[in-house]
Amino acid sequence: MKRRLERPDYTGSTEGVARRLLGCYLCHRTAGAVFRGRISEVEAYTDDAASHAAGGRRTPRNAVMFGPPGFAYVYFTYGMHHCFNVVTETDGMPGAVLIRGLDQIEGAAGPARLCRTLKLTRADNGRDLVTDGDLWIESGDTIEPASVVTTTRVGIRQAVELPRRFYLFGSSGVSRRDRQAEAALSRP
DNA sequence: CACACGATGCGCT
DNA sequence: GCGCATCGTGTGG
Repeated sequence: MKRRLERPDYTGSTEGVARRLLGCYLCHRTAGAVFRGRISEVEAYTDDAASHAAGGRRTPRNAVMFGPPGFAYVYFTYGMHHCFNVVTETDGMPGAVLIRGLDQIEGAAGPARLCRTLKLTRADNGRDLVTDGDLWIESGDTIEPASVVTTTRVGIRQAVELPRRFYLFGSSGVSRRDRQAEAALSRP
């Protein structure tokens, strides 16, 4: 049965939280409707070279990444796109999971398309997913570890080799498949 | 204060 | 596969 994710669900290892979020449901109530999609693709960012918090550098934009876990980190990029993240780790330690795709809802494959479909903008930055009345995540389907594809992150120039992207094999809510990583699923 | 560029998506080749 | 839209943000002067 479904339950709303609580603070402990977001606390600790960013990679662990990223994997845990697969199969959960991202929910946003806005304009009188509730948009709900199953999380199917995620990426983990801590203080590695590709992260907005690279080197532990704190700026006005990335500040929420350094705050307590369970908060939304939404940023604007390329002059037109929004990306939605969930803050992880513990207060004072930077970490976030970029939600890159949802299935069981149309038009939510890819982080910017996801935000457009769910009407998430920078106005949602810093909202508490644990207590907010309109933005939250629910536990969802049990995901078999064998159906999770582990591969590299998309669209970055630094730390490109780190395996910190995870997605559900066969899901329609995946922005970019990695055939090689998928092949590795069947020959571990 | 100037400027280079991005955790992207889309349309065209 | 490639170029581009379009502007907030970070860095350096």
